[in-house]
Amino acid sequence: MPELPEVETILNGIKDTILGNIINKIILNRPNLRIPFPQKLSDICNATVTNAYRRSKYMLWELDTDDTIIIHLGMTGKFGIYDQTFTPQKHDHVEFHFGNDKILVLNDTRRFGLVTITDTSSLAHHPLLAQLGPEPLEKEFSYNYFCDKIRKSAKPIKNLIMDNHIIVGVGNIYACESLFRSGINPARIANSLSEEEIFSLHTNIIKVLKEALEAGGSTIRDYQNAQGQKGYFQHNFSVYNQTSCKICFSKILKINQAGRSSFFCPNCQK
DNA sequence: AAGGTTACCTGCCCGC
DNA sequence: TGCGGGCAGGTAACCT
Repeated sequence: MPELPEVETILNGIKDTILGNIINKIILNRPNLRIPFPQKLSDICNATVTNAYRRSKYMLWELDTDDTIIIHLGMTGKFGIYDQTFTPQKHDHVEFHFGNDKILVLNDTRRFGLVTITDTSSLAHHPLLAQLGPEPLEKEFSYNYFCDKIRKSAKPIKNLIMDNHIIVGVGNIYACESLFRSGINPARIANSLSEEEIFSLHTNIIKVLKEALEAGGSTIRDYQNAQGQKGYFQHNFSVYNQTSCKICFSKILKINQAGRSSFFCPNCQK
C-alpha cells in the first residue's frame, strides 16, 4: 500500500495527536500482525512521544522511556483518530490510547503491517532497519552511489529500484512512474543502462516522489490519511493502471516482474 | 551468491 | 447467484 509519500503524509496527519502527548496504554486486539507483538508494547504506560519520523516506509515514534515504537503499514494499514466513544471494528488491530483522550487506531485488513518496540539506543541496529539503503530525498542517494549500484546489478532495473537495500521508499507505483519518465523499459537489465539513462532515472525517482508528496500521496482503492482524506497524485499517473500512453497513445502493457505488475509504454520506454 | 519465486492475508472483481 | 481464479501501495524466506 503506502509508499514513501503516503507514509509521510499519514505521519504528518497524526503528529498533532501524538507528539508531546502521553500514551496511557496500548490495546492489542490480536497476538500479531506480520510479526508477533512483543510483551513490552502491552506494558507501555504513561510514556510521552517525544519525536516521530519516517525511515523507509517505517514510522518511528520515540518515547521518553528510551524506547522507540516501530510501525509499518504493509499494503492495507491505515490510521483512524477517534474519541472515547470508539468501539473496535473489523481489522482494528491496535489501539493507542492517548492522555489527550484521543485514540489512534491501526486498521490493517491484510495484516502485512507490523508494530513493535525497541531500545532507542540500538534502533539503528534493529534487524528491520539495519540493512536499509539511503533515503531517496536525502543527499546520501547521490548519482554516484546509484550509478555504482546499477552497474553492479544484473537484475531488471525495476526490481532493483524496488529493493530496500539499494534505495528505500520506492514501491510499485513510483517505480513504474519514474521508469516511464526516463523512457526505460522496466525489464531492462540494470547494468545495461547508459550513463544518461541512470542520470535521468536518478532525477525522476526524486521528482516523482516529491510531486506525490506535494499531492498528499496517491489514493487507489482505500488509501486515506488519518483524517480520512484522499491523496491526489493518482490523477498524475502516466502508466500505473493506465490503458493508453499520454504521449504517443500506444497501448500501455502490463507484465509481471517478481510477482508484481509492471506497466509501461512499449513505444516510449526502450 | 545473486536473482527468481513463493508465502504471508483478506477482499473485491471478473468470467463462467 | 455462486464459485473459483487472479489480483492488490510490501517484505522476506526460500529455492536454484
